[in-house]
Amino acid sequence: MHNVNMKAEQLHQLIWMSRPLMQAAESCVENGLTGTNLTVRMRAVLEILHKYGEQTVPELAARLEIQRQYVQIMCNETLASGFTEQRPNPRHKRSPILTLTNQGNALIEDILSKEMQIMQEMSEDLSTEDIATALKVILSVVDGLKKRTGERK
Amino acid sequence: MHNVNMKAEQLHQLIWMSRPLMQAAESCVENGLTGTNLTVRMRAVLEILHKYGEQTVPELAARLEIQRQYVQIMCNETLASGFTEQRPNPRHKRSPILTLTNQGNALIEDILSKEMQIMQEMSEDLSTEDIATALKVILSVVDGLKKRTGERK
DNA sequence: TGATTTTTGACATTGCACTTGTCAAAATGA
DNA sequence: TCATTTTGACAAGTGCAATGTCAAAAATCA
Repeated sequence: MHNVNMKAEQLHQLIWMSRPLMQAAESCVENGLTGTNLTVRMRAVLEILHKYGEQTVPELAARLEIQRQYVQIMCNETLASGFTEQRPNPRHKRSPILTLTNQGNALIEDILSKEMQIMQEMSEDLSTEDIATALKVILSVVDGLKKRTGERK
Repeated sequence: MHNVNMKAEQLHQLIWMSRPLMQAAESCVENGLTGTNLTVRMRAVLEILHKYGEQTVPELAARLEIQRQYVQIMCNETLASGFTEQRPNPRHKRSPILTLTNQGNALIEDILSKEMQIMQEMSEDLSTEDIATALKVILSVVDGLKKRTGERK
């Protein structure tokens, strides 16, 4: 019984660390972006294009899980800055495929490699197993929370 | 080398789960608030008062790590709804001490106990050690990220 | 085929969670 | 005592979105 409460307490604490974690992560990313002409939201577009390859705005929106109207704005910014360009979409005339320019590709690779370096530094203090465990727990919690939202009153 | 990259990759993935985690947590809390006259931000005030006891607005702001001007608004809402009340502050005439009313106390205890029940349910799938490990990793990562922000270019 | 429905980019409006700035009264510290 | 700080109140601004609407184009279906 006491054990159960301990677990619940720790889980509660863990969950509410998500905000500080997110803020710290975004600050750190933002920090790494100074000097480039990128914003955090533009970086997100480049990251997805780099990871999953060229795609349309609606595809990006689905992956980012935010409204396509807003993703459109983010993408237009990357277009205006020359980090991405449009390619005609054989499957849809009104929805061009967004692709990284050489400049955009070089930039996002540079940024990601610097970020990865920070990840490596931080992971030195932690064991492979602990990181894997933490990731597993978080995925489980996100899943559990989502399942429990909108069902009970 | 490959192992190092694995760790960094997983850490990266873990860090970027913080946003979905936070959103899921807030949705879940919001969900548990339907029917009460509380909003998520009002709940935050009651939670702090319940956990740390009566205190002034600036103290609350420091604990929540958000600007006092905004915390003032949140607190005024809890006052207007009768969940908190002001007590004269012997140490400062202009800054009354905010304290839970009986109604506010009963409400926040009810909410917190329901939330804890969800925590317990979710923790059933996870071992005590795994939860402790996850918490440790997250705290370490937040710490590491904060240290690494604002230093390197 | 033709008609209906869906997708898409563009644009406008709105909401939310804050931050920032300012003021005056009150409190604090030298 | 006088300069500085704290505080509540108020005003304005910011960034990240959601929401709504439109028209063109595309996809679906009868």
